[in-house]
Amino acid sequence: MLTKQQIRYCLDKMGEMFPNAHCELVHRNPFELLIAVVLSAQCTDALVNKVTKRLFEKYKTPEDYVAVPLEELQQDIRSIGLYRNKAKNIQKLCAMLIEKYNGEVPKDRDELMKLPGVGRKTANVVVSVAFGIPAIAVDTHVERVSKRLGFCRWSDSVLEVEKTLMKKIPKEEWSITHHRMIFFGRYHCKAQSPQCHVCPLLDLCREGKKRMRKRDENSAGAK
DNA sequence: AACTCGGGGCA
DNA sequence: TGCCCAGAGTT
Repeated sequence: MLTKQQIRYCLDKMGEMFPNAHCELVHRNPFELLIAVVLSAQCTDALVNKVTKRLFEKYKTPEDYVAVPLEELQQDIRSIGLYRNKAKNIQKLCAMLIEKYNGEVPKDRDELMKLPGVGRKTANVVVSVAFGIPAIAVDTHVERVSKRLGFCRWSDSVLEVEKTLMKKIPKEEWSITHHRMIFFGRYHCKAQSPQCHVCPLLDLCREGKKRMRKRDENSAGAK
């Protein structure tokens, strides 16, 4: 496991690599963000943005989503994977917002997680991006990068990864941190092809050094 | 902890 | 055409 100082160094480097790291989902208010993040599960942000661009012209409020037949909403988001379930969840979610939350998006993470289709990752993104509440949303990028670099243990569950990161990173940096780590994971420390050979963090990265050793052995064996 | 739910993008 | 993308809910 890396020390707090080493982790800080890593995060600073990620900030230099991705100075414009931010939430890529299109949204103009907390409600639109919530819808966009629910849609983004198991799906790329680019694809979600394509759909929400049209979607948000047609649907402005929770009432708008429950006013149409389920089949119509499903058709409107059809180009997204898992669209049948997501459409159902969104209608149920909107009904709950109207009934229990006065049509507003709750600012509390645990309240958000009671909504269908909203898990811990989604709830953390919403509170941090929409309401500026410090939170670290652990998606597959954050988890993979944390484990490779040694921010946490390999055996940590998603929840344990989040707890460990919160312990090791100053609270006021949680939100920017998860955006940096997501960009770093998506564009550099990729799942199948991490760019270890040009990585400024290689010296600190146990997994990266292991991979580079393996690569050297393979190229030597090939000769 | 393992499984299921999927269409879009790319090679 | 087949692989990669990337969470929530259930058992």
